[in-house]
Amino acid sequence: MLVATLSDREWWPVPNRNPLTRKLWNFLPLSEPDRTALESLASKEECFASHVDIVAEGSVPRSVFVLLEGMAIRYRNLSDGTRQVITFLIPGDVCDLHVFLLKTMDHSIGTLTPVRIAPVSRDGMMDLFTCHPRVSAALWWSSLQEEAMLRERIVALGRRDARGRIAYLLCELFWRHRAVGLTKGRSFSLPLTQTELGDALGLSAVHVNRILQDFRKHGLIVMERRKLELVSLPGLQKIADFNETYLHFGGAPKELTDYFERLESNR
Amino acid sequence: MLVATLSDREWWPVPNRNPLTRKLWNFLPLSEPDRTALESLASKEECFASHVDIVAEGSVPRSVFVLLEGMAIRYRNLSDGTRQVITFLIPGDVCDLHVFLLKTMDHSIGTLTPVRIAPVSRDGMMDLFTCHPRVSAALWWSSLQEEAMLRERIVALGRRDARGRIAYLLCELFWRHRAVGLTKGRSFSLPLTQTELGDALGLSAVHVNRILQDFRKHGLIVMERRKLELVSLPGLQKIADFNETYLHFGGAPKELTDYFERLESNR
DNA sequence: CGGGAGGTTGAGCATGTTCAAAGGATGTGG
DNA sequence: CCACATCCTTTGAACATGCTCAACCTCCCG
Repeated sequence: MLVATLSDREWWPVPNRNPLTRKLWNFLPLSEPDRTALESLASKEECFASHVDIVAEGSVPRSVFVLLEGMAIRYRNLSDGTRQVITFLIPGDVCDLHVFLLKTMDHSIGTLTPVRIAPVSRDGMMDLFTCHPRVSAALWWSSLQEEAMLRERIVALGRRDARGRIAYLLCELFWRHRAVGLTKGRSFSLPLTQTELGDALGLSAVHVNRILQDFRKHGLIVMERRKLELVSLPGLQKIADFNETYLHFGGAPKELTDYFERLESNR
Repeated sequence: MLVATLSDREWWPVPNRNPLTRKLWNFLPLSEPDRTALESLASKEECFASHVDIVAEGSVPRSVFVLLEGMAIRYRNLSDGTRQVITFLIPGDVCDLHVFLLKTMDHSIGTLTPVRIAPVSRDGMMDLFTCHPRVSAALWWSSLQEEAMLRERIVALGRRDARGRIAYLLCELFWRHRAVGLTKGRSFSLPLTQTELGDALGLSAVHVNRILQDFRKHGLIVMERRKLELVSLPGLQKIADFNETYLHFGGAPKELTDYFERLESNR
């Protein structure tokens, strides 16, 4: 079934300019004005070097931003010197949609590679919410997806063994990259060290290493030069007891698309 | 410092009728009309027995609801027969604020005790969002808090040992109960079995048992008849490396309260 | 080339699991 | 009001998964 999905239906012909547009399209098709509005958010750009904090724990939340290129993490440092990676951020991810409601950040956001982001002003955001209901629905969907990913991580950490955790994470990252058009066949760029994987999964780097070796030996994956190929996605998904439902790529419920169509024909 | 907080400042004199009002008040004081509007949501009520599903994984999301009384969990069943408890729901918790954007539930919600909920119609929700900006801000805050709790659980599962995890969970539950006025001194009602604690923390019931015994032996907690007393909150917080910042009980940022005051004086 | 970060290896060890059985508590029906 | 069933807690002992530590290797990149 999965293999069929991958080969049968080629990806929608959405231009690749903006990964956020690409991602939201998975949920809801956007009109031309919607798309223009969304993409004009990314008019300004900022760059960060590799392994640098974009947002620091304890700081006052800054503006919303969209990750355009590169990879980043949300993480927490613990008092014993270890750290926990909470989330991986990939292109198209929106950070902290409504974070102006909070006084301080309870975690940091740091880069893993050089990163390009588009800061979004609060006014820009407000405009989107008031004038572009499809876009705002899609943005809320995206934040629900993020929350679902947090829940899934909890399940992985609580109930899966080391092999299951690693397999799960590789699958999730694959599907997410695919959703923004950043996969080529079964491969995508994954610039993570084994330590970083371990920090995300509650495993030691040594153990991550051994299990990745095992996956390679069994022909499940190929990793070279920061590229990952999932030779057998079904195999990995089986190891992880992975079910991509939680990513909610199935599109918007009919109710909602109907609603928007009525809304738009009434204009 | 913590002890001081607990003893110095007695809790706001908010009537206890509705735990949701109580909780939101921690973030933002509400006007009388705001409060009335919020509490009129709970006009209808539904009851559920103990150990019953309110919402099942795979089902179509039903309406939003507020938990009024009792305790429930979000959880996932895995294919190997185990389950992971993702979140504990206590009175005042709002379920699935914007879940109408999704096609299917990716987890279940089940009761741990008999439970009373107030289903909220979508119109009721919409009314709140359009006519009561303070309430909607507070509801969004509450959903941010939930997300922060998910992140904290990830940190606990990824980086804390069994003692740390259990201590962390007890502290979190204490603070949350306190925020809705359901603590008495250092005690609150906690109708959880050790198996349920284990399912939330990725530990076996046996091990949970041994650690709870250890906590009791060291005079950190007293548990009897489903009541938990945190004899030494500081002690537990130290074991867990717990910092309640992530619960964001500090109130709304000044920017926001200013904004609302301007808004309201302009009327 | 040389330095440094990341990857690989082995061996001993620790934390927490599993399994099985027994001891309370609670609640229900006779 | 007792007897019984059930669920929860407690205990012990063997076991397993994954950690730590320390050393070595390899590939980049300057």
